[in-house]
Amino acid sequence: MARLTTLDLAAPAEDVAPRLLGAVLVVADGAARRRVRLVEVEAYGGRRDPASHAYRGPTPRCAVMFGPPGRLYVYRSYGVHWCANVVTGPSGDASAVLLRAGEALDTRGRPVAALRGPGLLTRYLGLTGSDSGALVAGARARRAWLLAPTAPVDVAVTGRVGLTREQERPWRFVIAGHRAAGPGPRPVRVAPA
DNA sequence: CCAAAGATGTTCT
DNA sequence: GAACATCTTTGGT
Repeated sequence: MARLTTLDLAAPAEDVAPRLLGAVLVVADGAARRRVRLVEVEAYGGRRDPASHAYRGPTPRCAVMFGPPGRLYVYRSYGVHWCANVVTGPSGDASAVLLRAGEALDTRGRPVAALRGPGLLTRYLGLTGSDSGALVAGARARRAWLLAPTAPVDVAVTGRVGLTREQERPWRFVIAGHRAAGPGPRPVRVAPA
């Protein structure tokens, strides 16, 4: 399996996020592999972003966001669900991209199920808080790998979901024709393939 | 179809 | 004590 990616994860989250659409996240599940093609993501701007967990500085939960890019940040949402991010930007920037929805892929890369919402997506991949900090890019990735998109996709943008602050910031990115369940305006197409 | 309620870890006030 | 980057179940229209 290819373990390299052409994605530049050291760029700001709002630049990385649309480039993650169509990327495939692979997670080892024993001898098997879980594969999800990302169809909806959201950017969080760390210290620059009042809606980010990292806005007020590092805590035990979000400390991994302040490290180098290319690692997972997995947190517990509403005490119930796990939600996964990919850390982006240079060390100390604490920006990250939340994985909101995807398509489960079979071993031949064909879509077999829609994974709507960050909690369901993360649960399908089997990721929990113990995976927070795991590398997903580069030769040292061990359990999870992020594979760059193999084809251009149609990207749409809206405000983010479930926030009480900065909801209007247009940092939610969706492959045209897809979206997670839940509230929010319809995406507006911004970039043809 | 849509709205409301409930579960409950981490962080903040 | 309250808010929160969520989802499921239940009950209404």
